[in-house]
Amino acid sequence: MILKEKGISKAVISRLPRYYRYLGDLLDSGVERISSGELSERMKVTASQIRQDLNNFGGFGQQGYGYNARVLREEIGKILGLDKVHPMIIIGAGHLGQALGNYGFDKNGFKVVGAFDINPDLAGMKIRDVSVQMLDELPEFLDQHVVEIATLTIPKEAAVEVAQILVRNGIHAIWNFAHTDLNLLLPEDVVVENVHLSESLMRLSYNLTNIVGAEADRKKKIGAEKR
Amino acid sequence: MILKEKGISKAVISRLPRYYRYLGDLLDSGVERISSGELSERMKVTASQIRQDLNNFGGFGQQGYGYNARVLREEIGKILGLDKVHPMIIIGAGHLGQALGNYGFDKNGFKVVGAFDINPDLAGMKIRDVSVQMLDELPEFLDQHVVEIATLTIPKEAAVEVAQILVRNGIHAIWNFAHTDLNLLLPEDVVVENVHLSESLMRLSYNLTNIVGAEADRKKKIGAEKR
DNA sequence: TAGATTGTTAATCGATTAACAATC
DNA sequence: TAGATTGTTAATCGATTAACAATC
Repeated sequence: MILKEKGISKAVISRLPRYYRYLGDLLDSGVERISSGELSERMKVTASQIRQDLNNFGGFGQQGYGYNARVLREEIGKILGLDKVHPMIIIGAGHLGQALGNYGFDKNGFKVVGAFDINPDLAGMKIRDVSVQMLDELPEFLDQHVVEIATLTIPKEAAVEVAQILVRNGIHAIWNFAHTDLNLLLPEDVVVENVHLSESLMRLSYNLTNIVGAEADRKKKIGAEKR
Repeated sequence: MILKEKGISKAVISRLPRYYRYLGDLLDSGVERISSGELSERMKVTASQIRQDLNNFGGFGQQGYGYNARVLREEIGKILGLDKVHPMIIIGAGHLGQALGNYGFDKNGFKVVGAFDINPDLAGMKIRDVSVQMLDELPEFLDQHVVEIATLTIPKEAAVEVAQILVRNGIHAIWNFAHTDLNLLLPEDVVVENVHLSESLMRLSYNLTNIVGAEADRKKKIGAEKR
């Protein structure tokens, strides 16, 4: 039972939220039944991959029919842990911390229950219905509240130290926006999801330079040849 | 020349920004020379992968010596297009749009030159040194300014329509934070980098549930057996 | 020169796709 | 039942790792 879902590749896991989203969109547009073939067309992936991915977790479909979108979405939700509420705190109440606090992850069960910063000017500021506390109140807060996830929106210089405080006080999941790879520094039973926005922007820049740019060069060249 | 950098896999590209970051950190700590072996230890990847990745773009190292960190960083920067300034606009001046506008991507050459929203209350609001304009001023703005990248921080309902306006007005690169896969809907010469924050959070939730949770269960069970 | 480390070819591994029997 | 579509095994493809000759 415990090992049931072991050995599932990262690639598969990272596709699950996308399936979840597409199934939600389908339900919103009134579709209750979907085959791997239809879904594959919408998502631009192979039907084979969809069936392989899902069958890592169980047979959710029915031969000759396809999948019930509502049931499948719910099952994927359970696999992802979205059937539970996950209390979350935000460390770093700057612009990005505020943005995430206001984002509306609540509907997926991620509930912001606290926010912290070292800047005294921010003390008491409201993000939705939580007020920003000073960072030195963090250990006591963690002692008195159930918190599963800590979101780190602080500069990289502070990230490692704060992460260690979090781990010492029982946090096992960190959503890290600092420019450092926290997973390499923390114990194995702490899961870290890094979101490196500047690296995302660099990938876009690469594609812009090497795909769009190259295409523009090519057209220019063809134009020159025609002259 | 144009096809020189063709056929490089996405996996390789997405590792380049991380190399770039590690090389920057190394330089900051005074390291000027690095071998693939040393770098592989720090980054927890194989030295083989580092050498393979880099050799897609050229031989930046020297046998018996390793790599000059400064030169290598600069070369990767060029590959990623970071040696150029990329004018950028932000569509959607809510919390997330403001956060991104204030983030400080400038140092990598991503310069925010405009911000737009449909909410009249936000008109004239300053994000750093640009003021928020109304969305209907967008086409004229794009006609009069050079803009390479559009950041989309708007609800998914509006994203497709706005993306089409952008493309019609000459935008070829979209950094998309809306919950929809714009790349599937736009022409092939438009590059899209999707950042789906809620999907990132779901991956964290999966790992929390299935790794940390499973580990806790295991410990509990062992404890029970001992009794 | 000897030692170190690259660049690159070859081997392995894992992920994706294809095919099809099972079955609703 | 016949048609459709899954679940699953087998084949292919691509990415990662290992090995080593080239060379600084």
